[in-house]
Amino acid sequence: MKPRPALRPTDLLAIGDLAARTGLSVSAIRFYEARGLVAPIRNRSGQRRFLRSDIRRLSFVVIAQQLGLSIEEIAKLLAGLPQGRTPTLKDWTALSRGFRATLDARIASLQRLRDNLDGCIGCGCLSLKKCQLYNPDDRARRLGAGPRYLLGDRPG
Amino acid sequence: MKPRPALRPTDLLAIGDLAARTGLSVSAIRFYEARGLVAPIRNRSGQRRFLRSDIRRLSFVVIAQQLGLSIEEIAKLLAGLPQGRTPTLKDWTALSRGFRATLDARIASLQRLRDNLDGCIGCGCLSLKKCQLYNPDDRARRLGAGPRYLLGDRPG
DNA sequence: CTAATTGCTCAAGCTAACTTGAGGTCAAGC
DNA sequence: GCTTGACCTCAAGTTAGCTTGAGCAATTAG
Repeated sequence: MKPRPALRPTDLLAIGDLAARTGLSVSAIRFYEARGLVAPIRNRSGQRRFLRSDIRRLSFVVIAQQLGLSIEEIAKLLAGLPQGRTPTLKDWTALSRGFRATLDARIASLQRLRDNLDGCIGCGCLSLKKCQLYNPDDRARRLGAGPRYLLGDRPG
Repeated sequence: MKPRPALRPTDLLAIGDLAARTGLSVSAIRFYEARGLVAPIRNRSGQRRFLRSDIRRLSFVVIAQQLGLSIEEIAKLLAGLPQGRTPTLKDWTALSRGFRATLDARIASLQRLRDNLDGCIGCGCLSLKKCQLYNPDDRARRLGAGPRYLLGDRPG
């Protein structure tokens, strides 16, 4: 990677700067903007300018995605942060509290799965419907992947 | 759901029976066959006939998917089971041992994330690259979702 | 000042994991 | 023995999440 030139004089970042800082691609950032995850301002010639705090915002996006949250879900979480101004520590802490609940639920769900796995795999239950692992309350899954009908997304 | 007629005389299941037992759609099962997750035999008129043990096989597929494994990854896991004959308890237990390792890793990763979240969200690290949460060793994510480049899937 | 970067928009392409539809065969119940 | 529902194949469509490419404007390094 060739080093980026020194930052622009202002406190604002060009999209390439933000990409370099987050490791995301420029196109991914533009895509995230279209989905409402970031809302850069434009300079007079139309180029995007991001707040430094958007670095953290996008980092959060990446982490939440690894957890299996969809972009839409992440957008809802991020809606708890202020638009336009740099979020305070307090803002982020509030966000992370809700996020932590999601995390806790997911961890608990996986532990339940682990603890039941041997029994279930080896047990006599021939049907998912009787199985303890059926229809787990872990709903953090991404829509569009996996057998949707089974997972409660029945068509109209 | 209208009740299915009594099972065919043999011990084999028609695709609709299997769908009813697993909650999967018929098309999903056909799709899984195409990807090598099940290998039904055909009767003389070309219809698929499944072993009863395929119910369990597909249940495993569903559970593994919720964990974030891709179909290809699941296929590799299932390759540990015998083809054609009904897997024994021993076969399944061996499979579940490997699977359990995946589970344990994933749980540990999430716990790490949870334990670092407050600190990280509120901390002064402005770059993912310095962040403890950057590039976690949790690679169970589905390819195709999320910023691929960031996650180590750089193009040729 | 000029060439190389970087940026912009918009449309199209791509992968995973399925679903839907067309067009046709089979088989199970009355 | 006929009709109705279950199957079959194959092609095309769908959603999420990006990437790629074309065509053009604005910066910036030298």
